[in-house]
Amino acid sequence: MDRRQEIMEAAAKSFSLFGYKATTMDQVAKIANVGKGTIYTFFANKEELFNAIALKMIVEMRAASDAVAVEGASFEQNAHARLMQMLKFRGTHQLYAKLIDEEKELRTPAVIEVLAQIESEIVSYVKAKIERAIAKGELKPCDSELVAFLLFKSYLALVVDWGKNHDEELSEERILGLLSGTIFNCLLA
Amino acid sequence: MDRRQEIMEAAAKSFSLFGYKATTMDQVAKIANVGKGTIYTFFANKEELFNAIALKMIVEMRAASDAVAVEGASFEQNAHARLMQMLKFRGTHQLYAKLIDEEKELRTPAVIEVLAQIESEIVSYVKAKIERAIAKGELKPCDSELVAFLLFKSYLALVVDWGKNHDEELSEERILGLLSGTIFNCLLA
DNA sequence: CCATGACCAAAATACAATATCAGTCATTCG
DNA sequence: CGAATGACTGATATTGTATTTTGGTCATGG
Repeated sequence: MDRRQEIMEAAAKSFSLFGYKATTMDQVAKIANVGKGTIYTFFANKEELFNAIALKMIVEMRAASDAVAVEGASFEQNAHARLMQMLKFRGTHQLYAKLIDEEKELRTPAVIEVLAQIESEIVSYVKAKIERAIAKGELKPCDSELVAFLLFKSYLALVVDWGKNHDEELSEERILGLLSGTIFNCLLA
Repeated sequence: MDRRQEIMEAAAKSFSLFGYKATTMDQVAKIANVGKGTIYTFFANKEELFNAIALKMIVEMRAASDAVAVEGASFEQNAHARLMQMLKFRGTHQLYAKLIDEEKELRTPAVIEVLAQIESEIVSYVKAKIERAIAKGELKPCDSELVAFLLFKSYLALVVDWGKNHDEELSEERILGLLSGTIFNCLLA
């Protein structure tokens, strides 16, 4: 059986359960049923193994995002569905949730880096979607990088930050209602 | 001379220079030229002294914000000028900058609390301005709390967060250009 | 020839001794 | 007499050190 695959799965399991800092290479080796040295024939070090896992998660997120997009639906509908889906990963996906926790509690540099990477990935993903919509004539030309950034940060604030200072989280309808009436509306061609 | 005033000034100076955690009550007493016990006749404890200082800073921020608002100018112009002004405080105002640093580095609970309080103050300030503009018929009715929150978070993201992942900060014109074309535009009556 | 786990230096942790600090209160001073 | 004071105290933080853990290597054996 594919040793590289086994190691990846073992690492993903351990990172999800204990976080980056608290999983040891010995532990990964044990779970994967390989000698520790074997890991280093596939991954240069712990951080590269971690990056490989993170990359796999990004691919999963993109797939989950694609799964909620509807061919032919408006930019607004799809962008909303996609961003909500990706933001839901924060609470849903065990590894993602664990990493967010570790970033807050331990400040592990490798974790901070990976999470920043994921966010930047999302923004450039949104940016690509905006550019496609502009090309199609659905949206009017704009600074796509900046708009993607603003859109992502807005969703992040509404979905994540709002709950920190208010007792009840914002409903998806209320979020869509607000952004539909403000940002989305103004982007239309 | 007013002992309470002297203590406040001494504390403000020390908090600005060394942060909350690193300033001792002995130090404040020394700077204020009073015995340590005297501080406790005016303030119940270190945290209440800190809160008093924070309150003073909020008043200062409000004044600075009012100073850049122009009577008779549009909501967009004044809201932009006010929010930019308040956000500039983060780098400008010695105490504010120190506290932001301390929140990031030390995670001091009292500091986290105060900074959250300040942000919530700004949001409710913006909210009041929105409601006034609606009453005047300049803006169309909307969920003022939510819009104020979104507006503040958008500015925060553009002014503060953008710089973290990109080499050059966003110019004020670019920020205004983006938000004028999106959020502000859609709020108009 | 590749997988392995004993091995190593470096980093983290645990712990104890020491120092610092917020807050009190008996005393002092005006 | 009442407000100001600073020595005092228990709790918390810091420092220094002994011990353990861990990422990464490499000589060995299957």
